[in-house]
Amino acid sequence: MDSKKNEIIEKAGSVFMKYGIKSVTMDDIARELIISKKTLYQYFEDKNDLVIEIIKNKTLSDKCICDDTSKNAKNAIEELFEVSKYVSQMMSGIHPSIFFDLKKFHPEAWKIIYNHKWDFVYQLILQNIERGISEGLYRNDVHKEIVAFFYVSTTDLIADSDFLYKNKFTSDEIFKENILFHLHGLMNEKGKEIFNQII
Amino acid sequence: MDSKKNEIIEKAGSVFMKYGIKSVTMDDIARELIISKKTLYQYFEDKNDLVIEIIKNKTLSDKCICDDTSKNAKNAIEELFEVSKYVSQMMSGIHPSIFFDLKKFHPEAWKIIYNHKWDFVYQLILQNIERGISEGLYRNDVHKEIVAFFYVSTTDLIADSDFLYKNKFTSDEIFKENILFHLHGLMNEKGKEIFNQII
DNA sequence: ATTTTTGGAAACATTTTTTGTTTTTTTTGT
DNA sequence: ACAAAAAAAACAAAAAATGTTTCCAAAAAT
Repeated sequence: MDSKKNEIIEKAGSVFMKYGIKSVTMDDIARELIISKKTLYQYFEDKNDLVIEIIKNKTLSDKCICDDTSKNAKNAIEELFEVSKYVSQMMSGIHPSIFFDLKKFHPEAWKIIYNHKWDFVYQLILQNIERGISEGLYRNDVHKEIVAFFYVSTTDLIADSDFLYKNKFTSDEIFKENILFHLHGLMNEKGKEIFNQII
Repeated sequence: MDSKKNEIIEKAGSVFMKYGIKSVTMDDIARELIISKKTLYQYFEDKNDLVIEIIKNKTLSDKCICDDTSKNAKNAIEELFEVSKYVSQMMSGIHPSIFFDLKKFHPEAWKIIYNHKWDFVYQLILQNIERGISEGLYRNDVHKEIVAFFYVSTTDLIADSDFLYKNKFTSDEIFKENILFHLHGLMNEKGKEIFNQII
């Protein structure tokens, strides 16, 4: 891909994440990137196209990071812990208004995120559970599809919950607790010993 | 003030803070509050009026909390520490897109915040410095106007800085460091001893 | 040095979205 | 049963943004 186009995708992504997708106009993007709107439209058909490209770029990047993290993990626990840490940190940095705007004004881009979660992340958790059971670190009576469903669903709940706005916790703290809770639900005794060496 | 009106102000404020001021329409507000738009317009002239009332309510509430905090503080250091803790926590919870939207679409409400900072908060810091000097806890060669200016300015910088988006710190962490830095810039030796008893 | 091409800035016409208002329907209170 | 109030739906107007075109300046090519 054209490196100029890629630079626009990265930078525009940052501006949208910071100030909101609906609120930030193509005029604002051009101004922030110090290019003219005409130049911007040479690379992207319209605003929706730009937003979709940004989301595609982001989900692809997430996949790569998660794949690397999985490969480098010594066992299922470390894999789940490190992947979850990455996902949590990333989600903590995304304000709920971003998802609100995507859903309302860019349904196609929203669909990409939705599919990313239910295809990629869900599968990743499923495979992690299989790995954990075969490594003898997870309880072998775990119903893996339900747990994977629970994992993906609670990530959404936390990101959009009013709980944050009514209490003094940061989303970071809540995500952290969620990781711990989830891991403790999966591990057997042997797994817990391994886990205590990681922390 | 009418308690129904106040309830709308509180709840609408929460919705705007969560999903963005520009993005959230009056239709959305009515839906979230489970009232009709017609009812909403019985209490507020227009969207701008609602936004202004929300901001007024918020800055007034901030004033009360800061006043209480100041009154209850045993000395200037505790006062500044507790007020700063409150301000930091509050600012950490506000996404930059909120300020972006206020500035762009509701300049009158933006002005209220701006004045709140440069009238109320600035004066509060000035008075705290005077208090600290007269209590013998701050260095008495502090140039109080410049320090107060610096305090108010860095709060803005942190809230809007790209630094957050490029690094792993949370705004919470950065605000915390800022409080410590600021206090250490003000205190004399006696003050530092008092401070170490608070932490 | 001159000409051509490219990109920026500004202006513009069109589209989209939201606003604020009005009408219709439903619910509530007496 | 009737009147009043609130909700839901429809509506006209306004505002904002989009995407396109024009004009101009700067950069590149000759």
